[in-house]
Amino acid sequence: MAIGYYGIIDEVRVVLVDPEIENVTKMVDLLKSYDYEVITVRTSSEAMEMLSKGEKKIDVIIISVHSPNLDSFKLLAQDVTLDIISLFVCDEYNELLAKKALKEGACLFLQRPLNEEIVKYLWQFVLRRKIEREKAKKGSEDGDKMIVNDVDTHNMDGNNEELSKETNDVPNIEEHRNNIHEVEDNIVSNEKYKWRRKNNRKDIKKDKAIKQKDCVKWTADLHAKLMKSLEQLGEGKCYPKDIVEVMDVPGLTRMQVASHLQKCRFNNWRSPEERKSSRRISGQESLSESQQRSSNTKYGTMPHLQNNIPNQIERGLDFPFSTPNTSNTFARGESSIQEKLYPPQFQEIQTHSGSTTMSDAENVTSDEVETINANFQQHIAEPNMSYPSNIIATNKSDIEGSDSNEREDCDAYYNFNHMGYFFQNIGPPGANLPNSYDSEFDQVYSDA
DNA sequence: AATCAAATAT
DNA sequence: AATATTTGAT
Repeated sequence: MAIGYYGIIDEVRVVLVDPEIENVTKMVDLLKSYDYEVITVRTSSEAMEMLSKGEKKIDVIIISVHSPNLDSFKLLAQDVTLDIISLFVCDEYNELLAKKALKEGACLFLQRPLNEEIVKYLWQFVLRRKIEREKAKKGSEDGDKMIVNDVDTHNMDGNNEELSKETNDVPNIEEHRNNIHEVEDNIVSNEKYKWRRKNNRKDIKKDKAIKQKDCVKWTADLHAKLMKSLEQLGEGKCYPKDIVEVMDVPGLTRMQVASHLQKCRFNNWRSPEERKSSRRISGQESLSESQQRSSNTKYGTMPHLQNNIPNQIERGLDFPFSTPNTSNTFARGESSIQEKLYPPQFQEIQTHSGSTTMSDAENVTSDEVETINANFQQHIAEPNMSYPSNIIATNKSDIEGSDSNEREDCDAYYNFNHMGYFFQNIGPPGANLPNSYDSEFDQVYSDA
């Protein structure tokens, strides 16, 4: 068509969400005639799935539903999070619905059939947003505070903001969005940017288009959610892909989860809170060392052994999986890998000087001990209780009445007695739950 | 072909 | 230091 957008901005990617094939064909033709890149999906959930993979940079989403349902709005929320321009297209015009859509971040609520002019000039939304971002970026460059209020702030989450004041955990969604803005800024500044990461890594460096992709801030909260998901998935099935699904955090990608998981597995993650008390920990070479030690990669599911593990754990040194020929079964991976198995949780068992802060001690009543034991997972998910290790240690010390300095043996006993089930299926790294209560176990094993 | 986990880069 | 990206498996 005569008036496309080429030459004005680079490639505009449009996702069309529409279950009705006729509409889709028409729309695709129309969009393509104006040089948009079009991706079609049938449902909102499909779209969401695609978005969470985050593999493609999407500029616009046209949510074309016949009667907007919950999913459409869920998708909209995700779009907002990812800062994607969203259009609602509906068979009938409903003012209330329109209002709701706009309130939740849609750019337009339109009625079918779609006015061609809108399609024709759709790119202007994209450009406009880019310009705004650029402005915002300039504004925030001198202040190190990083001003967030660029672009249209669709305030879909007033709740979150309130929440963030209570707990000092910044809602991850917000965080995520901010970062995305930054990223987009970078992209904007290089219009010629092309998605060619596969071709040449150096090119990307030169391009400086994507210096840093959206950076998820792993708050204690988000981490807790991860841990919860892990439990939900079960010991054997903790693969990033599934985790992402279960967590259902808009915008969170598999890669990000994997990356975080990696950190957790090697017990190298500290929550922001914990980080603040930046205590030095002596034996920190362990990351590289443990990684070397475990250079034989094995994936696979956990053995589904439920008995007799706690005993071994209690010993703390002999790992259950080092015993061959149990009835261990692996959903993935060979069966001959027993010798190669290694225990991620325990790789990090280098001697640490106990660095766990016991600051939350007073918050936990001994009544809660049972609750925690009975329902550990819930407590993990509890924002205020992001440190199960602390909690448990605390309770134990309540019970034992021991001083916090010389309690390591007892702690070990206590912890494993009550949480042994958590470890009963220790197996290959891929499937293991990361150790969420790291420091405590460091303590536990420190005398080994 | 997908996606894991290690290794490396930012 | 924390997270993302790349690389090399499976």
